This record gives sequence, C-alpha cells and structure tokens, in this order.
Amino acid sequence: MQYRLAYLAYTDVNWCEALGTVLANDEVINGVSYRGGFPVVKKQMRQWSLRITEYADRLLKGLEEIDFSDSMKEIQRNWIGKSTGARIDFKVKSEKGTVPSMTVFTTRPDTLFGVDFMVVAPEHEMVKEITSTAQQDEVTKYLTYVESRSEVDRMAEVKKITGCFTGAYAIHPFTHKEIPIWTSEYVLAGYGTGAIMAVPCGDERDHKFAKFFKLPITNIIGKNYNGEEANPSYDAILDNSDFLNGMVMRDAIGVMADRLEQLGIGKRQVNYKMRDAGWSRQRYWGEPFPVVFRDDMPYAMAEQELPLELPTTNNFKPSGSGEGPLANLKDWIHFSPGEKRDSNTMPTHAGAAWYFLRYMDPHNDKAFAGREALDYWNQVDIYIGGSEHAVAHLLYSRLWVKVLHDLGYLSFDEPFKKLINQGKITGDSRFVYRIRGTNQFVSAGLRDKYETDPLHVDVNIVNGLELDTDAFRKWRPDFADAQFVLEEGKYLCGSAIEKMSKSKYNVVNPDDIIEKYGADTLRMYEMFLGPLEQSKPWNTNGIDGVYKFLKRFWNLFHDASGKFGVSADAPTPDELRVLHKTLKKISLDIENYSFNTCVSEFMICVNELTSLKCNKRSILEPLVIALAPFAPHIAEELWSMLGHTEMVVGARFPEYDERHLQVSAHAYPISINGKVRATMEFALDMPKEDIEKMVLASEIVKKWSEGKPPKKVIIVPGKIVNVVL
RNA sequence: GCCAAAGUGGCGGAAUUGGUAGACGCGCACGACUCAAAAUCGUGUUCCUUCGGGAGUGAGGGUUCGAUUCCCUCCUUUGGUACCA
Repeated sequence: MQYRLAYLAYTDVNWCEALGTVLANDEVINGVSYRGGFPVVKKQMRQWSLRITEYADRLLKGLEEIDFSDSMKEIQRNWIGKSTGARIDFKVKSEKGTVPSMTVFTTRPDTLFGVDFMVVAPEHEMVKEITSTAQQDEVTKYLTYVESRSEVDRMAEVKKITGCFTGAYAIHPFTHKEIPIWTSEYVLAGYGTGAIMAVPCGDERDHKFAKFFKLPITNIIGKNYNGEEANPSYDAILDNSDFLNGMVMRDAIGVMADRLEQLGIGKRQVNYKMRDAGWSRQRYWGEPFPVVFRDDMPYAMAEQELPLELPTTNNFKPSGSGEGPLANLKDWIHFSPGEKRDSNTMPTHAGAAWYFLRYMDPHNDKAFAGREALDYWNQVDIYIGGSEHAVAHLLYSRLWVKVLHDLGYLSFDEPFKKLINQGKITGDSRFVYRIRGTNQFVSAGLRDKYETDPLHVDVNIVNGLELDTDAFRKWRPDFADAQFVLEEGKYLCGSAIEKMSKSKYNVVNPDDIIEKYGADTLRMYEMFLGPLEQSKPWNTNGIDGVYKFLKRFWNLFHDASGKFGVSADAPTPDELRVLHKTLKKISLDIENYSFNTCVSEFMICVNELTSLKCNKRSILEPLVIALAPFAPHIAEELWSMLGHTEMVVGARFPEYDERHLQVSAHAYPISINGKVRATMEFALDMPKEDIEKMVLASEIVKKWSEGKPPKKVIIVPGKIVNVVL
C-alpha cells in the first residue's frame, strides 16, 4: 500500500444470489452455477488489486535472461500483450449532450480515415448516457443479455455477432463526419479505453460486424481491399485519407500520431493487455489482508503487529452478502471501536509466489528469511511445473520477487533460473447432463433432446460409463433428490480426457499400485510412460514390464535358488561394453531429462547381462549406483547386500569410459534410390572410393541397376550408402 | 475466438546433427516347464502381397540423393484464457 502496489477498486465478480456466494469462472456453466444450476450475474465489489501492470515492461524484459521454453515465454509475452499506438479523442453528439467526448485506443492511427463506426463496451458508463430515446428499449434489452454472459463466453463465441446502435454519433476529428456509435460485447471494458474506432476494411472483427449489420465500408487501401475480407496489412498505400494519401501505412502511423499530438486530440500510448491482478477472494483459506479500515479508509497495519493470522472458526459458509466467511466473525472484524478488518483473503497465488524463499530459512522469527540464507540459496535452479501455470502463478511469482528485490530484500530479481514444463497426467473424466433449471439428469445418449449443462461426476461412482445412481444421490447434498432419464434402463455418462484434477473428480489414487508393486515400480513406471514434457493419460497397462525388469535386475545378484552372490572375476570386454554403453546413455539422458529412455536402456542392459550370465561385482556395482535415482529402495537394499555400510545415495555416480565402446566397423545400409536393399560391413577407416567400388560390385546393386551405370553414389562415413540409379 | 503444445503399429512410446522408422515395454499368438494353472523362459508380431515386391510417422503439397526430423496449407486432440489450485 505504501508503495501503491496494492489498491482498492470496484471490479466485476460472478455473483450467485441463490448460493449467496461469489463463483470462479469455471464454477459457472452457461450462465448458471455449477452447484444447483442457479442464475449467476456480474456484480461490482470493492476488492484489492495488485498493480502488476506497473511491472509489465520489466516482466517482459526479464524473459530474456531466464531459461524458460520459447513457448512459455511466448505465452507470457502475449499475456502481457504490449502494444504501441495512440489514444484519440472524438467529440460526441447525443440527445442529452452530457458526454462531450469519447476516447479510443488504437494501434493503427494511420487508418483514422477508414473509420465507419465506433463501438463501446456494453459495461462502459457512457452507454447509458448517450443512448437516444428511440434506441432505449433495444439497448436495455441488449445490456440484459450481455450481463448473463461470462467473459469467457464472450471471447469464445466470436463468430456470434451481437450489438446494438446507441443512437449517438461521434464526430470525425478531420472530416467532421458523423460516425454512429454502437455497443457490442466484442469490445471488452477492461482493455484499452473500453471503446474502439472500427475500421472494417483493415480489421477482421470490425469487418464481420459491418457485414452482419450491413454498415457501409470505406476503402482506404484501394485494390488491397477486395470487399470480402479485411486486410490488416501495414504495407498498403493509403487512399481516401486526406493528408495521408499515397503514404505507406507503416510510415503513416507516426505522421498521424504527430498530427494528433499537435492538435491536442490524441497522444501516443503504450498499452498492455495484462490487467492488474484481482487479489481479493471471498473464501476462508487464504492470507487475511494486514490492513485496518478507519472511516472506510484502509491503513496498513504496523510492522510490529504482523503477522495477521487467519482466525480459527468452524463456520466456513459464505456470509450471504457477497462477503467471505470471515465476515461472520464479528469480533474479529470489529476488533476495536471504530476499526474494522477486511473480510477478504488472498488467493493461493499469494503464498505460491514466494514460499520457496521461506524454505531457505524456515525457522527465522525476525524476517521471512535472513539475507545470508537468501544469498546462499539464491534463485531456484530448476523449477519443474506444468504449463497451466504459465500466466498466473509464474507471473505473480516473478512480480513478487521483483518487488522484494526493489525493496532491497533480495539480490536477484527473477525467482526461477530454469523452468521445465512436465506434462500433465491426464484423467478420464465422466459427465452427467443436467436439464437446465431442474435437478433432472439425462443419460448421455439422449441429451440432445433437452437443453442440458454438463457436470463432472466422480469417476469412482461410475462403472465404465454407467453411473451408480444411488451413489450419485449420496455423493452431494444438492443431488439427494436427483431424477434420472435413463436409456435402456441405465444412466450412461459422457467422457473426456482432461487433466487430472480434484475439481474434475477424475483423480486416481496410486496407493493401490504401491501396495501391489511397490513404490520403486510406480516411480519407474511413471518415468517410463513417456517424455517428461508430454501429457499422457493415466493407464497402468504397461506396469508389469517395469515390475519384471526390477525382478530381473534383482536376479542378476541372486542364483536360481534365490541366494545372494556376486563373482569377483575380472569382466570380459563384452560385459564392459554393456556396462559403459548403459552408463553413457543414462548420463546423457539424465542431463536431457529424458527419463523414459533411461528406463529402456536399463532394460536393454539387464537383458544383455542376463544372456551373458554376468554376476560380476565390477559390472553390477556401478549399475546399482546408476539405478539408485530411479529405484531407490531396491538400489539401497542391493548396495547394503554388496557389503556397503554407507548409503548408495552418497556414492559417486560412475563415469563411462569411451575406450570400452570403440568399434572398428559399421554395417552400412545399402540403399538404392533411397530404399534400403541390403547391409554391408566396412571398416570405419576404409576410404570412400574403396567402399564405392565394393558396393557397385555387389550382387544387390547389379540386380537393381541391370547393368546401367549409377547416376550418383552418396557415401556418408559411419552412416549410410545411397546409390542413385 | 485468441495464445501454446502434441499427432508414429492393437496400446505407451524410440529414432541425440536430415541418414536402416517402429528400440524398450504392454498386449496378442505359438512353444517349453506343469496333472493343470499361475509364475518363469524362448520364438514371432506395422499393413498389404500374386512372396518379386509395394505402401507407411494426422491429411495434402514442397525442398533434398535421402524427410518422423526442414518449409507451406489444412484437420484433430490437449492446456491456458485472469476467482479451480
């Protein structure tokens, strides 16, 4: 607060009157609440916001120095959404005349002469003030419709074009033409100025809008506009544009901006798509705000009064007024006469943004962490996390660390040096279909006959696709008197592969697998499933393979009767080759976080050592160390059986030795016109000319060439031979 | 819609720099052991085929002696989309 990083503002929330609570966007489906199916409307509430926009530019620049994937950086760049352009003021002509002007933001001031209409966000205050008597009914109807739609709906259904003329006009600053002002949900109140100038010949959305409502379209780019599709080019030559005529659009942007600034009717501006972060939640679990209100003005609590802890209660229900559960604790809220606490709590993002700093010095009772510890541990070296955190958590955490850096608490200003996005384990979700406005559920095959909203249902009360309807009624109180429309006597659920998540009720608990196969098998199987970065559905079909591998590895150390015993004999070159090939592959793959191929390599190694009947200590001992990160329990057990008293986790990782891997010859695939027809073995140091002679003399080439000389012979040493006929 | 990622046998996946597509595992088939089963071991397993060969990495095109890999267009699936955490 002292640094103007946190401020109070009125922002929109999803308000459900029937539940008496505020809902998250994903708790709202088609304008009704997930629980109960009650109507949800937008409501303004006074909430805390964090001024993350003030850091937009630094968050953008900071991306250059951290090791995140390109796609992750791209997502953050787009989210921050820096765009340069200009604000332009238009005079407004309306019946009441109370609104003298409107301001729009545009990245394309060069297209100012192509403006055919203006669009104002439905939430914009001026809509009510400029609407003419003739248009009043229609506008009111439209605003009611918009209120029922979530922002996600509005962005998702861009193809659905809606809007309404307000009856007012803007005056073009140069031509003084009257431009109709419309309102439409495709203009978002939260971005820019909440109003745009529409240039249909250059902007796809404006173009579709103009076509839909049959508005005239001014062409300012000559033959570069075909009348069918908008052309967002920067390179076209301007036409119908007064003093900009003949200029390339790219150059005209600056010329127009200069002119607007000279005339005082516009200004260059950098705009960010990113909005300030809404930081209030009407929930119990979360950090309470360390502020006190006196005469409705917030004051930060004194440092010696901190931390403000979450009060204990058994009443987690919402207050009913839109405030969170803390509002029920009257003694806590009104803790002293004339003073009042905030009933909101912070989102989970708050703690997630900086908890790792506390981990560096968890017992410190003077500060969140001592400077010495912070400097010692420094940034997080590798952060493995899902890409779903790309824009929320990861940006908040970066913001938080920058703020703490600016306040002098940290020597670094980026929290994570390197980020790896592990894939999500996806689950197989099940859905039931609630008939809109009822507590009646229709089986998946019949849902097209009704207007329904899909709801997630716990996979544990569904057998295959068939819902256990009794269990469903018991599952949650609001379903106790649910009615079902069955097909062939059964209730069948819909299904989808989605990320595994509590909120989607598709979580599978791994305890049963650990019970049956052990934690080592589960751990290795998860690695074996596929690349770390890739999402994959949870499926235990292949787990037997990993289990068998661990048994076979164990068997290398045991004789047929199960008695432990390793040989002290010297290893053969074959055995050494197997060991060092494995060590090399494992070492390189660990560096690349390619754990699935490590597991494959271990399997190959065990297969080969089993057929070599190798039980030599000099081969097996290094393998136990290499296996330890993958199957720690078995590795520790074998390590101790090998006579060690220290733990294997402390052992030095074995290094591979290229000397055991050298080969002198390569089996060259002989391809003819790109198709492999045979293989021939040649020494690696054999000159190309000799290889060519021998290949051309071979039976297989003679067969395909039918005596004709080849057009070309390509020899890649150590790789392949290709004969082009 | 927008932003991002991914599409390879019946299934999970491999192919590190453009160089033998399908490693490794599951599943399946057959065989050994067994009274039998389980477990274990062995062999085979991309598809089509007139058994010569042909096709083949989501679809279509391109570059190249050679493309899962590079380029263009399209399709599908998944994640995010600001109060799920």
